[in-house]
Amino acid sequence: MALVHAFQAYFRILEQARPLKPMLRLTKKADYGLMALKYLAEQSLVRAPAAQSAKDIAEAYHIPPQLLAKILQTLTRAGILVSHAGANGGYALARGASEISAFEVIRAIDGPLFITSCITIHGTCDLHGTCTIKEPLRKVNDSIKELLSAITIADLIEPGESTPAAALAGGLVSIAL
Amino acid sequence: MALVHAFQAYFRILEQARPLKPMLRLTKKADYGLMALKYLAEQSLVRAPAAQSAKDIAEAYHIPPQLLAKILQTLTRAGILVSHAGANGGYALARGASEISAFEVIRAIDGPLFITSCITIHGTCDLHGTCTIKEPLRKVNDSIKELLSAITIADLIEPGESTPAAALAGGLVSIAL
DNA sequence: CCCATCTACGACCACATTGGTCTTGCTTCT
DNA sequence: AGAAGCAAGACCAATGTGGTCGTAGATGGG
Repeated sequence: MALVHAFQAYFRILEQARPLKPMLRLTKKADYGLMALKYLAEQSLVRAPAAQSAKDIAEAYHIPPQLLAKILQTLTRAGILVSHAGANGGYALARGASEISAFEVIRAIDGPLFITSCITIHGTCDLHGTCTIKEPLRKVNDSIKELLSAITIADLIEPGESTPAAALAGGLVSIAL
Repeated sequence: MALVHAFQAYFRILEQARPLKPMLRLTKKADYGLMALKYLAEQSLVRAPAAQSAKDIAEAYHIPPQLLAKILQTLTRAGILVSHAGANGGYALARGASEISAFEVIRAIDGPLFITSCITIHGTCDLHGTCTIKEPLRKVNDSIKELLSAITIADLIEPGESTPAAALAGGLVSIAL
């Protein structure tokens, strides 16, 4: 037991030493958002779909309540959640958990998905038109998009540790390079 | 048709108003690195594989020479390039263009690839162990990794605009969710 | 043998984004 | 009426990114 703590401390030091440069990572906000949605999906299964307050969800995961509140507001604006103000108010999924894709959520929170700074909304390149790699990377971009679109909130809820049926149900996603 | 233009104009306004928040994007440095590698690969086809100086490459693409220099140094340290100091020196690919994957390059420049802040080097979650979505996202992470690993510098060199054979040669990459 | 050229490396800086807090106001249930 | 809860905006510290500068060391040519 003491050993476990020693290791954890060690890792914490490691992480502080090298703050873990983040390549291709999605923001913590998106993480929080996905976690909250998963929580809401789970809750709606157990009891009657009563709205959950931002504070409750925040406490369940030990994330800053005010921050989560803002995230949930964003998701509400995006039509992914429905909110209800007042006492006993809170948030609930606007649709079924299997109707909400991870891509939708991430896009709502973090903005449009572009793997390279080369690709903008209208597909032009800001590098004086001299960028030559945008076409290949665009394909990667689309593939990742497809990948994330295929995952729903329902897929996040998995009974065991070793992700079983739900994953296979989605089957294989073939992606053309 | 007029409608199309109206939409495009609308999007342009949107983009200026919101400077295009970058979700899941790789850094400009990685972009530059890939471009430089592509350039080197092309040059080694045309003439004898003479080394190209950082300045030459930088000029070809209008990117800051000093910045590119540092990127190329990084790639050299990673064993992707070989350098030769002195007059007529420069950089050359350490291996064949088809032996260098985009993943390798990006990883060398931007650091380890983790889609979520949940997943760290040692696979633990920094969210007090309360994070429940890391397992599903880990799969997405691996898929993207696989995707990028399947693309080589050689694939970036494509004759026409409409990416042809090389892409198909790679075939379809099947990714299990 | 010396100089121009080129890599190597670290310090430094401006700027944008991220994560997070605070305040204020509005809605709704009891 | 008042507490519980959402909505929204201003604000702030920390960090990462893109980029510059200066210096030191290697190397080939005249």
